[in-house]
Amino acid sequence: MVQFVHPPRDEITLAGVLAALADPMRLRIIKSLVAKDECMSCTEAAPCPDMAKSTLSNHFRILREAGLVRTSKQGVEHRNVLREEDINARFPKLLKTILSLPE
Amino acid sequence: MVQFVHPPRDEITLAGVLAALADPMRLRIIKSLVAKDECMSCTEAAPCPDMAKSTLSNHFRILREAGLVRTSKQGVEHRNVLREEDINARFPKLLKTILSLPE
DNA sequence: TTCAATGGTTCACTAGTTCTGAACTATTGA
DNA sequence: TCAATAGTTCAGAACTAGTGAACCATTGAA
Repeated sequence: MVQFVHPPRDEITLAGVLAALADPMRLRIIKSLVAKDECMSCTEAAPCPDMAKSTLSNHFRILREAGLVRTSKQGVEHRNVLREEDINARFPKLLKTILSLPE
Repeated sequence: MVQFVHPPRDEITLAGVLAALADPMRLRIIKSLVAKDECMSCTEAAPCPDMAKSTLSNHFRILREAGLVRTSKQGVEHRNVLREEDINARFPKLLKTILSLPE
């Protein structure tokens, strides 16, 4: 049984968040989550269909460990949700600002 | 003779800027430049005194290539200045937001 | 004009990270 | 029970970061 690692709010670091968002693919994943405004499975939020599963899984692990995403198991899928409140509490305006910018 | 590479404003990427700022040492360098509000030599802006010269040089190269810093030669020193206008034009509010946050 | 000091860069090495296919686990439906 | 689906883990190849050593350019002094 897989156990997911999610840092508590006060252990989310700016460096971790910026590094996680510094990858165009991961930024697109986050944008998908924001646009949908609800849980998405990993494949559903995948930035491009031809990405290797292991790569996608790795990106989600990085997003999880940075504190950007919370993953929970639901049946055969893993449901991912943006930790918007935590990020906003810890780093006000950061997410909104970055998501509003051109790439 | 060393020639510095500086991307033009419209080639500065969000991913590059975020990756450059995702390193705590580089973020501290940028904060030094903002606080001083003028040119600084590399050693002057060094985040900690015991950092290897080559490491420091490498950090400045990354900041330069990301478009965050402009370096020019002045005598024996290299003078570094934050490309605040370029960054603000390309990514409004990003710099201000990130610099206002706790690390 | 030579020599040493200063301020950085470049090179080569090591250590760590990322991407990927292959093998695996867990759940579901037939 | 078996196959399909959704992800994870592992291992190897390719890439990136940190560092000491060697180097280059400028300056100031003898």
